[in-house]
Amino acid sequence: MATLKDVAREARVSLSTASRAINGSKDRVVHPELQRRVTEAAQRLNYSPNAAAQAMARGHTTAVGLIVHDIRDPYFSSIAAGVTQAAARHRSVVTLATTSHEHDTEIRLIEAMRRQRVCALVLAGGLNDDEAELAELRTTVASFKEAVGSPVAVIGQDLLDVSTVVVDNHAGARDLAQALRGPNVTRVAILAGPPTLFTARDRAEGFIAGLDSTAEIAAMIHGPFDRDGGFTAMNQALALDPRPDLVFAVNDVMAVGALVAARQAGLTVPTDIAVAGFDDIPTLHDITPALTTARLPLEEMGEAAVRLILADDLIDHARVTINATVVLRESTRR
Amino acid sequence: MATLKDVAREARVSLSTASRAINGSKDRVVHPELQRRVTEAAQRLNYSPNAAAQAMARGHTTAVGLIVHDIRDPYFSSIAAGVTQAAARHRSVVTLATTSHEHDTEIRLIEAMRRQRVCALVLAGGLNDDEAELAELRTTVASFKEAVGSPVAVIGQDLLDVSTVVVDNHAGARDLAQALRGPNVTRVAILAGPPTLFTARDRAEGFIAGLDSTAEIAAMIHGPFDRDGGFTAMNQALALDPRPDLVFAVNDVMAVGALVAARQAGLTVPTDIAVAGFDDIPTLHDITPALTTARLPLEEMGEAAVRLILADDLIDHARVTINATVVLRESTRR
DNA sequence: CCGCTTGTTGAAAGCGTTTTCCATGAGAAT
DNA sequence: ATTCTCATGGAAAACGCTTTCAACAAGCGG
Repeated sequence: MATLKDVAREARVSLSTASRAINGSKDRVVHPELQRRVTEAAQRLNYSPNAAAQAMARGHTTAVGLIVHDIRDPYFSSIAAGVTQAAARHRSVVTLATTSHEHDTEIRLIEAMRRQRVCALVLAGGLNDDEAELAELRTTVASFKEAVGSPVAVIGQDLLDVSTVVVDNHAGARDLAQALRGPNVTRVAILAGPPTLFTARDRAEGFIAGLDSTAEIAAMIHGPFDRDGGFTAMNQALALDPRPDLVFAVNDVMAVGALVAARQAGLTVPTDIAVAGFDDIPTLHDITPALTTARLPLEEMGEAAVRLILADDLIDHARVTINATVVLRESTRR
Repeated sequence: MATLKDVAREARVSLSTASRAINGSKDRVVHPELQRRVTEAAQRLNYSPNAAAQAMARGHTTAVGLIVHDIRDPYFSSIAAGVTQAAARHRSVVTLATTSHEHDTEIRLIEAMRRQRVCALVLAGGLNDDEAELAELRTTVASFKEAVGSPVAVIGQDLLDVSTVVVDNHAGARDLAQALRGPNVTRVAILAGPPTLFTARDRAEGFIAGLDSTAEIAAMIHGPFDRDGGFTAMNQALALDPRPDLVFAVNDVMAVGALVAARQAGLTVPTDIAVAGFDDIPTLHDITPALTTARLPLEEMGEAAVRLILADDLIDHARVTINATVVLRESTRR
């Protein structure tokens, strides 16, 4: 493996000149002739700079860390796409880690990102309303920021004294509910996801806030935030008597589970019961009936997070608010 | 940011002892008392080792590189999940990059991974049957292997003189076709994806090989490998006269596009026309009608790739073959 | 023709680790 | 008591780069 020293020797210049020639140091010009000699030598030796060594010398890396719960989840993979794209534009590389929804793992991963001295860190998993968890997250993140000196961004709730892509789940769900108001929505069930997950809770509460005051909340059913969680919760909702006429699942994959449960119960959506979700996951667009939902610009959110922490004029605790837009489709059509 | 030197000073031991105490160097024991002093000092100073410095000193990093075409694609995100999990077990971190399906970008990314001196590299994108592209990929990969000395694994075709998770697309598609044989399949159209993509081609050819010899191949329609590609191609297939009675899309997302096209044409699947896909993407399980497909253990494939290149007894050009299993569902039921 | 500025190069000092190699002290063997 | 091991600690040399700083040549006005 050729080193810069080899290149310098081959080009018959000093190490310093070689370094300057290779990555065009600012406020310093190298003579075109030497420039050429170095470039050619590098080519000849198939030289490639050692990022670790550069990181050492420069005192900072070029890797941005990204922590998600589960990269298979289309919600997270879309965000990851936005993050990688934005990072690529900054000629940075992204280091990905997945928590599997475990708080302890998340803490461990932040530590790992700290070892890596990532130049920026994006926390994309939603926060839990658990004082102990939040406190631990706060100290870990603070310790990261203080020690590494790199900016951190979270996507979701503004609870952590770091830059935040604030997702206005409440308003999105409220708008969705308002758009659904009508004579056909009198009894609604909410498939509310994990009780402590802010994202889930904000959506559930927002939806309730947007409902007509005459509408009755038949049930708030908690459960896992995934497809099977939606399926199970829906079965409980369907057991209610009288049956709800509208079901709001706090995310699209749960809504899909709900759709399946309804179908298996012999019910037709939306005729017998209406279903709405949240997120507008592209992969789920072709589900039948098409899901009414609140669209979140997932990729943009990833890009926004990177913009917040790789900006030239870095702000300590910057915020960007992301709004969801209501998308009415078949699953709630009467 | 506390360095090891600070820890050593705080613990009143030498740098060497501190280093040995922190990461328990082999064939060397440090006195329990000093051990304790160092650990406590590290704790007190909130010390975290600098991965870049360790990489320098040790001569190798702990990051495995992963290159995919598009992380939003559930195919790739599942593989990524497998890779991150397996890497985590090896206490390695993964560096993710996306090509956006562009060959030049892929080359650039491999170079980037080389700069990073990743300790292993996984190429998850499928290969193209393009001599120039393949040649460039070969030299870039060879140059990577030679210069960095890290193993490389590709997931897909065994064409690159590196360890390979060989996906037996041909056999999978053939089995699928065989399972579908019957009086109802007389004219089949194949939504064949990009003409040069090996993965797509192998699946198309395998499917043809598995068909009854009396069945007629009405058309091989090429196009993009995604949902819209499937949609467009399906519209062409439906314009055929007489109309095919079975359509095979070379992957599930294309098959979903095809389903939608059929529905929009007023046709019922599978009554009017049967549709089959490939991959068995979990997120698409609840599409109606449920897709007949060939299941690929995507996550396992990612894990297998990592196992191949992070194994203790590294083999130069190891191979693991992954077989698809036929899953018959509603979309081809008569 | 001298001293200055300007433009460019090279020597060397880090950056934070690991690891080799030497030194030292304590028992064990003689 | 003397020599040998053995166990363990520390000094110092890498690792591959960037960057500061000094040096030097050339061009300039005086």
